[in-house]
Amino acid sequence: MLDVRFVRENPEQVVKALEKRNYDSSVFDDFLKNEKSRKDMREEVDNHRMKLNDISGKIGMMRKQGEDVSQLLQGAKSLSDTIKNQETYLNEYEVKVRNSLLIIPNIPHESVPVGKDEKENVEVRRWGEPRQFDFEPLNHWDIGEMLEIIDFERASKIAGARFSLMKGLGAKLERALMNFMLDLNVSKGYKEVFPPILVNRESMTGTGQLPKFAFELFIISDPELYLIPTAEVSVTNIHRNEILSEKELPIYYTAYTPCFRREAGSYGKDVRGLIRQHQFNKVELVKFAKPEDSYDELEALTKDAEDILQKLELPYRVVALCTGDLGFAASKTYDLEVWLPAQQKYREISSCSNFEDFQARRANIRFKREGKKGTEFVHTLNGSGLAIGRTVIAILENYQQKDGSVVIPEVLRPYMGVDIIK
RNA sequence: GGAGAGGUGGCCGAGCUGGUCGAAGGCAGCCGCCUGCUAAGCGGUUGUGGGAGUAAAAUCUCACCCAGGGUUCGAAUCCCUGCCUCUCCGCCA
Repeated sequence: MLDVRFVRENPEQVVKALEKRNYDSSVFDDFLKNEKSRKDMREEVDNHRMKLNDISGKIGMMRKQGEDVSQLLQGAKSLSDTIKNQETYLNEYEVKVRNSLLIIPNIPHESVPVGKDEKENVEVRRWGEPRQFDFEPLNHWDIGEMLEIIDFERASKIAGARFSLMKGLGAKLERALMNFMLDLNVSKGYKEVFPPILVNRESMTGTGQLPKFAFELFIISDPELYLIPTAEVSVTNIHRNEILSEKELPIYYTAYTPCFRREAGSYGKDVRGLIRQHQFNKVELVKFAKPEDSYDELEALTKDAEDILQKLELPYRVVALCTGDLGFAASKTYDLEVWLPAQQKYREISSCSNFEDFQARRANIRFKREGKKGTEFVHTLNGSGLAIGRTVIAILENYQQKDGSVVIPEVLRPYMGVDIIK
């Protein structure tokens, strides 16, 4: 959420940002109109309130001295009615203003490349050389089925399309990756947490999934709860409605959680294999930082995610998302894309973003500077470190052998207990 | 699921037969005094958000005693709803 005052005072900047994101700026016109009404009405109500408080005080004093108050009472009554009446309008304006504010996206950072869609994302760097195969590399789903470590058919019997059943060493690989990543992240100073997977509406609003992206969520209606699409939601909301002290910042968390996504609007996309599932595992990195540090923290967080790929010896590249591809809440995002030999493509395996104070304002996460009055919003960041399912894909495809077996990356062997799946 | 108790400022804790309560008192914190150090002691001070105001302050003002409604001229105090916490019983991984 943007700062009301900022939006009110810098409308042209906001419009410009919306245009860069290919957003329709009509929401914005409504906002300005309602915000003006809201502000005027607020002032009027406040003034009337002051008068009423004054009269009420007098009534109290006079009563105590046994004086007649019927005259004052009459005036107070009508003033009170006026206020009540105005407050219903004020309420409407406030709701409208908040509602339009909640669906206005974040303003991209000045360093974000301007572009229309993902085609105009900018490659920042590459790591590792794609392996040269002396045979035709197979898709991960073929490898998985041949090795009997992934069973798509039974998964669809149990739950439906876009689910998977991991078996034997496949299941163990999933678990090994979670443990490996968590251990590595913890060794870098991230605090491990294991949060709720079902969250309430306030949490979903806090990180920006609601109200705009309800169609992407699995929703439970009684009681009203939402399955998280990413641990970002649970973990960022740990500090919702809190005032942190300056000295406890920055805060680093890492969490493993399952994630749930409707994948509405992605019909026909990546229907085969593990790429796009309704349920998948992910290890997440989340940071709370002071505003002046947040972009350094973004670079560091991205490096931490990259380090996982490097230790697994998987070739990847880093891409800076352009304004047209940038997520709703993000100010800046780097995607990590891992090389998939069967597709001959780099595919997203991690997304690292700085949200600046966009989420913090929605979720009301503030901090207090030492010796200073008042509070400021923190900056929130997060990134996958990493998506487990997609890491499984990358390992199966990049480490496959001619005989159909898959070699286990060095760093995972202590977690797997074997060095090859065959 | 059944029966009770409760949610007040950084913490503890009064107030809850409606008015002078943003809220006693204590602790903690900050500033100053005093004491050759420390402790004790003394005086002062300390929340959040919005608006007006200022070069910036000062200052003025509205709101906030879990949340949302209601009664009333006026609510931390009365009524309703929701959420959460605790105790007992039942049930359960």
